[in-house]
Amino acid sequence: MDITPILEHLNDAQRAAVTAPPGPLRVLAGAGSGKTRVLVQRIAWLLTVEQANPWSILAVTFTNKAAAEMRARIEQLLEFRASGLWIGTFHGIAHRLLRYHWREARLSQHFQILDADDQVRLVRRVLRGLELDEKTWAPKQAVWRINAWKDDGLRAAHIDDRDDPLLRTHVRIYAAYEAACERNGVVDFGELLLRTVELLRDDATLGEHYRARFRHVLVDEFQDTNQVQYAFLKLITGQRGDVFVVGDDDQAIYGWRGARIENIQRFEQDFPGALTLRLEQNYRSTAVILDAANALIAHNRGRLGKRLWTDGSRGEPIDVYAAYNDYDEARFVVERIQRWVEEGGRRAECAVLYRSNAQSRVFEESLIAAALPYRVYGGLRFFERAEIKDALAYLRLLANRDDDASFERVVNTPTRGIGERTLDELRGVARERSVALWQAAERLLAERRLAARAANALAAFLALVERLARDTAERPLSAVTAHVIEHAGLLAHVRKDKDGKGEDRAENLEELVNAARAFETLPEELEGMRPLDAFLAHAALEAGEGQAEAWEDCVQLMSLHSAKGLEFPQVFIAGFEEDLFPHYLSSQDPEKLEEERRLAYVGLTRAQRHLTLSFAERRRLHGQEIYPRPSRFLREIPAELTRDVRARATVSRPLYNPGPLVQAESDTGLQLGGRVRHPSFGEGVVLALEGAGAHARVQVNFKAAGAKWLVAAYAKLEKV
DNA sequence: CGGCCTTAGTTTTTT
DNA sequence: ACTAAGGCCG
Repeated sequence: MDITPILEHLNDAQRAAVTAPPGPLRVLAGAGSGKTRVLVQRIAWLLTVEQANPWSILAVTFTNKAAAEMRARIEQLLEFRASGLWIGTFHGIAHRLLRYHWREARLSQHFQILDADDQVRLVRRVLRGLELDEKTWAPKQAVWRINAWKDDGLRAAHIDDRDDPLLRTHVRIYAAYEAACERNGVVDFGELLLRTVELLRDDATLGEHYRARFRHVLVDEFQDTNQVQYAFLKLITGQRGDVFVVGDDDQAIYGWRGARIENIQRFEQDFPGALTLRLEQNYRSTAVILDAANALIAHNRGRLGKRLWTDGSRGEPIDVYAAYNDYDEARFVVERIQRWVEEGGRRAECAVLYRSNAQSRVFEESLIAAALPYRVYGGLRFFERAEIKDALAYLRLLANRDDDASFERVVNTPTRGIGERTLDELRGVARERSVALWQAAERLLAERRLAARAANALAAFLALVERLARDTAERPLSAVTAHVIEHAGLLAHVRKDKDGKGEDRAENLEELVNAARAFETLPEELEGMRPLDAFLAHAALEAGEGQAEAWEDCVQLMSLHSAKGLEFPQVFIAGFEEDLFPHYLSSQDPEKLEEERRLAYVGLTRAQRHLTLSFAERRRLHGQEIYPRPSRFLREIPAELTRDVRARATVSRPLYNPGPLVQAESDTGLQLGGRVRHPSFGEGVVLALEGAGAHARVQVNFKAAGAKWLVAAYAKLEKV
């Protein structure tokens, strides 16, 4: 057999990983070191050389995108459909197992998945049920806690709350919430994982079955695994299994959501005989950028250790721009992007990265003013839109009348005269008799305990749902969806919405019908499920793209977190200021500070060719003018790798980097503050210098004409 | 029931 | 400063 394609284009370290003998292996893959290639070729190696059965391979990622990419690349490499292989996200795989084994997992057959938004709503209901004040017991806080416990594999019953009243209440909320989920036949994201772990741990037969089956387990982004995910991996591999984990401790940026960097750090202790390989050759960035990233991350302690290198070019220095304020910062970045585009670059090759999403606004304004199309990542996803969630809630009620979250969502959407009073009544009855809202409604109506108006409205709603169910039985999913949207009155409801978004919303609803069509024939891994259940699970597990028009050539705006895994020729990282980056909520705790530094490391290593960092000397924050200090991270980048760019001569604050200022690298022969003469504008003073070579620009304050930006090469300035 | 006003919070995000 | 969400009133 010809195995050349599998070993082609691999460096020594990559080849060692791909061809390693079965057994626990940890691959420390630096940014841009070809980790996806290694994962893909490893799978190909297992399938061909090791003659592994596709059936025996399980590859786990964190995002749907990563899973899809891996599958596509395997199919491309091996030229066949990668069927039989299990490739998916932790949640997708857990979901699949729970659908197969819903009985053993003690779930209802048509259990539904709660997304983050549904979860908060449900917790809010639970709080009311416990008669806890929402002011004191913020639902979001409680959700945060519950999720953190689930991430750690803890049930309410496991938590020791002896001496802490606050904790005790949260545990009570957790227990009540667990019960509510149970009654409603819903599971949240954390539950998918926790339930699966319990299933594999407590059901010896099933555990043994899957351990025997998945002889080869591969994990991407291993540094981001939380405790439950780690427990899942241990359960599925056993002690001596073939586990191939790829990750980078220096890119662990999700500690705040339960990820345990220790998982990658102590891999060798948990999997005896484990080997470690390092991928340190980088194929993405210039040497300057890598040197900067290496120097920065060297300030962290307890690293597994790794040093990126390249045999590519050294590259240009990193520009550091000290902006006068946040608007000036945006102006500068946008001008640079414009110049890049004028020189033939694509807008989509430019990324503006920031620590917090609020920073995007100023950039958006500047980009609009400059008529540059852009795309902001991380907005509302398709399946998270209110009108879509309303439609899905109807569908969920069709699938499962006990789904209280959905019931509450649409019982009065569109408004049909069912108010808070009626609902309170319903909730009370549901609680007393431990039944779902749907049954509570039926009983209240049967017992005639409601005022006539409310009773009519409620009866109309129940009848509507029953009618929808009857009229759509046996029809294809897209027809069901279209029917529900139309006859529940959602389309009309959305159209009369007056903020001008009505038509957009109607279009989204139509798009939902198209999305449903894709589930009329189920992919093999979902075989046996009802199309409706599969569609609803998909909506929860894969919320869709944030923002449309991915294909248009536009400037990319995103948080540093969302930039992980991506690369761009031109990267701008804005807001290198103390309290913003590192964020003030993280700068006190050394562990959190290190995570911030890793975030900076992730940011720097996104850049392929050119990197520009900026900070503002003033910034508007929460309506207040603040005077931030440059970020400590700037000081951790060796000065010889950077080049200060200053737009103004009036910078008054101390430099971020002590020592001699490398003045705005200029081959124009001009000096800040120097006097010059222009053929038509006359005499003036140099205010600013920017860029170099053919693109060097200079700002001059002319006595007569005022301040002007000139391209040095054309301006014919002479020194006075 | 819906519109308006007050009030509180304001890091990062996937599933 | 801005926004989102809850409370209150018509």
